[in-house]
Amino acid sequence: MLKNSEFVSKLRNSGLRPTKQRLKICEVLFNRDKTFHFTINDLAKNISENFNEKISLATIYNTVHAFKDKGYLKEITISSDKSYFDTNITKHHHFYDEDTNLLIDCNDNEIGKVDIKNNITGKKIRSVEVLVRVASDTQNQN
Amino acid sequence: MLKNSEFVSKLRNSGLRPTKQRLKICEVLFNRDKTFHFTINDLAKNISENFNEKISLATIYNTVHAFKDKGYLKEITISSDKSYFDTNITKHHHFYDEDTNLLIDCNDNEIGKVDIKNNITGKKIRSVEVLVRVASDTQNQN
DNA sequence: TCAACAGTTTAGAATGATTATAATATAAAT
DNA sequence: ATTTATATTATAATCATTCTAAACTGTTGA
Repeated sequence: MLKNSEFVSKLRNSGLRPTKQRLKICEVLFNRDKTFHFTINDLAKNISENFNEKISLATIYNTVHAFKDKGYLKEITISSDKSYFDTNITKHHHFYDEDTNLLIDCNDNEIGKVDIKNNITGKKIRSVEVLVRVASDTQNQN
Repeated sequence: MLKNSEFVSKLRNSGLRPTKQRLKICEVLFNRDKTFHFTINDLAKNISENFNEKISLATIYNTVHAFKDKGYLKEITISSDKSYFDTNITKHHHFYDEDTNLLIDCNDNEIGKVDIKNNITGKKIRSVEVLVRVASDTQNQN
């Protein structure tokens, strides 16, 4: 659990002014014990339901993108119409439960290191992401 | 290289009528030596530039989705605004070159088998996909 | 062969998520 | 305090995708 003043310096250190709205969003996103996976829509709903003050949707978009650009959030794209953000910015992989539409973080107990034997010549690896889609046995495979 | 009559039976076998438009799209997608990675936009452009007859954009969307549902295409989502389709429907992974926006298929020489040690209880694994993002050394990491 | 039907295509309208705009408000610097 | 740069906001604009409903086509079987 982080304090408000810690968010203020976090924002200042990355050249973002600590506005009321950004601090509120920090609180919602980062004042948690566990990682948080959310869509823009989830976040907007969370804020409007749990707080009196409303934050404009444009600001929510701007802030989430600013946080992503500053490296405070990772984006995980499941399909063309489902994009999640993740407060866990360490290197890790995901399970995606197609029954519940929930993302689940993996750690090294679950997925071993990916063995990349040959990279493209002259290129540097920026990221390696594994997505394991799961569903209950009864559902149709596609 | 497949023949027109082979596309006709392919379509019939999966309950799709072999219409002029679908056969044209088959020809563009599957009459190739190498796998083809494309966006809907790429495909529409390809058809309008290389053929006299034009196919409505709605038909292109419908057909690509029908082919995907029937298992003739795989969809690979790179980010919320970039979705590719792949004519290679075998299990395989991808490099994504951020400089050129090009997808490159991997085979077992490039990425070893992903070691999944523990799956979610009661769930079945539907797919395992690795995406390796690469870029030239000089570019900013994000 | 040809009618009848179900499935398909089409142009254009509708949708919905995201981004742009430009006026107002706020934070920081002087 | 005043100024300046930045941020927020409501609303409009954009753009990819999907929907609609009318016209068209492939298939079936009499």
